[in-house]
Amino acid sequence: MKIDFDGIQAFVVIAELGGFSKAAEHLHVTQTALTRRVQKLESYLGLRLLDRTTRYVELTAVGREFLPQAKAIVGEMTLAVGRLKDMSKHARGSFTLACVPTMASHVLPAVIRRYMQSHPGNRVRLIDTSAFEVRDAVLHGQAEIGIGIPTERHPEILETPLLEEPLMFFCRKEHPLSDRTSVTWSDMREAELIVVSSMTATRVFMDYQLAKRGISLSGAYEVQHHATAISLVAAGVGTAILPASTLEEGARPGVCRIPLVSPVVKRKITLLRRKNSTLSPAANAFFELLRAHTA
Amino acid sequence: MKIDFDGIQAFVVIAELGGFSKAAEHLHVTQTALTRRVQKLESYLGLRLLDRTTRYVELTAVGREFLPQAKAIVGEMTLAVGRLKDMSKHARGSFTLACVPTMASHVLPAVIRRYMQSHPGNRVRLIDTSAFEVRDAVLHGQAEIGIGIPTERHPEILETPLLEEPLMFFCRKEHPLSDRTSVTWSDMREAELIVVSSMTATRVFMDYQLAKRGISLSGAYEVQHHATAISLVAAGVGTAILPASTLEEGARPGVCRIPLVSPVVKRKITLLRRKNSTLSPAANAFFELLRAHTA
DNA sequence: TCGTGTCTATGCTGAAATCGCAACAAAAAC
DNA sequence: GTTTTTGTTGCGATTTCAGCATAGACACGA
Repeated sequence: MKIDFDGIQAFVVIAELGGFSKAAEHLHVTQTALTRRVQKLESYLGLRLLDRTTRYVELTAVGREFLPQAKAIVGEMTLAVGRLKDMSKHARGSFTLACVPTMASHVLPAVIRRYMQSHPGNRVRLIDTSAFEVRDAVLHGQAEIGIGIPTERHPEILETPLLEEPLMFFCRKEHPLSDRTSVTWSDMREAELIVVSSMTATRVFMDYQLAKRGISLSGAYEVQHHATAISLVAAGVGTAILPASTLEEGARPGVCRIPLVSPVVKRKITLLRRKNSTLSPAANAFFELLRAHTA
Repeated sequence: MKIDFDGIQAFVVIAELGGFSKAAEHLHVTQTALTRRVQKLESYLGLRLLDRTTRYVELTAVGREFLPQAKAIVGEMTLAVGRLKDMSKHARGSFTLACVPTMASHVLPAVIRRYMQSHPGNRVRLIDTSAFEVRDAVLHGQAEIGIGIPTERHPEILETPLLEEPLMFFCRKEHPLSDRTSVTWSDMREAELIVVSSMTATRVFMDYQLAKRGISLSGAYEVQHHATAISLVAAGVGTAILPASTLEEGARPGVCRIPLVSPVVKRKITLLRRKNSTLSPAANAFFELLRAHTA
């Protein structure tokens, strides 16, 4: 009942090269082996595929009919298996990475650039979305790796700390606090904050610190993305508390980035993957690169 | 270097049924065997295809990518091999038969009808052409079986006698010879013969007998097919010498069929096939039926 | 006509793959 | 905590497979 792939492969190569001996050489086995394989296949099928004398090897009518199919199947199979071996040997292939937007524009570009140099041809599908959805994407297998922040524990998720970055205060240089070398959470009472969606982890951190000090939000602006918040700050609409990596110092003229202390709140960036799941070689290579880059 | 079809098949079935045990039952092996097959395949490829705990079996990213290809290949293979086994077990399949026109309209229809009853679904491709081309078609593999007449010996052709039939004289009932119970070759001197192409074997027989008696052809009509000759006879254009089976007695009102004697010349019908070539089961079944029918 | 070279087939032997049983281990369900 | 379910492993037995040496068939050239 088992299907004899070797036999069929032998049949194909013999038919194409027109002889057992030539085919044997091509397959790196002895001619004896091929004779046996074909005999076994034919006796299993109950019909002859090759009419052979010592002089000629020739397809039977059935063999002629079967050859194209056999050739196609053997070809596809060889190709598919070859691709898999290639994936394993050279970490070739594509994978999907889910990532929070700040990281996607901060450290990730450099890592991806290095990855593309060391693994040319590999494609990275990038899902940049909120920390919660990063976690879901990893959990449901849409992404092999996630870069996000620590969330609710889940038994299926494995977290590896990547790096930490402090929340900082952003304002225009005309702002009263702009000349300080550091500001405190209590200073925020006066700050006209532009806040990001409560779906983001940054907001959760911020709300906790503000609430502890009895500060309620006076700002009317709530935006989805950190980048939008920065633009509003630059436009003079207000100020914002955002992760340090949102904007490099001096990247935008007129906007100041000031350390936020008492306490210094750090946002932890972690690398997520499913527990008990094996990464594809391509993803694994990226995983290692990322850890090396941030270590 | 050898491709492990069993392993891939195991992978596919496990992935589809979602478990080793279920797959084992489906494949009629123990679950142990499947564990081993998958382990072997994975170690050969150098990557994991299935993440498995005792509770869940789940595809890895690579496995998810490979599954559709694997499924397609295994499916095609199973189907193709199944067809071959079916061909061998039930003599199913199609084949090509080359046949001279007279036989194609004489005995063949009955045989084909019986063949279609005993082997429903099988298709017969029929090449009806001259005896020489029948021989060529068999020789070059365009047809597996040929029905024709003995021709020049060829070491690659195997001939089996099928039946013999006498040449007869055909004329309209107004013809002077029409009331005879038999006519001789010498009578042909007066006969205004319509002849068939010198490419046909009938013509060769006829020419030989006529030449022996110093009779030269007076007829102006030379046609390609026996059926045309008969039509011309029916139309009163002339008479003809043709194989008996060209027209059953009384099949056409107004046309008489008279035995041609001194001597009675018989056309031998033989069954042709290539020596050292194996017939497909479908062709072989037809071959046997034909022999039984004419024995 | 008789070698002679070139093929495929076969007898035999040893090695390797494969399988199944039974025991084991891990994880969920009760 | 115990039971059930399910994949893994150790081990022995069987089957399969490859390779060597050689036989046998056929074509070609002398």
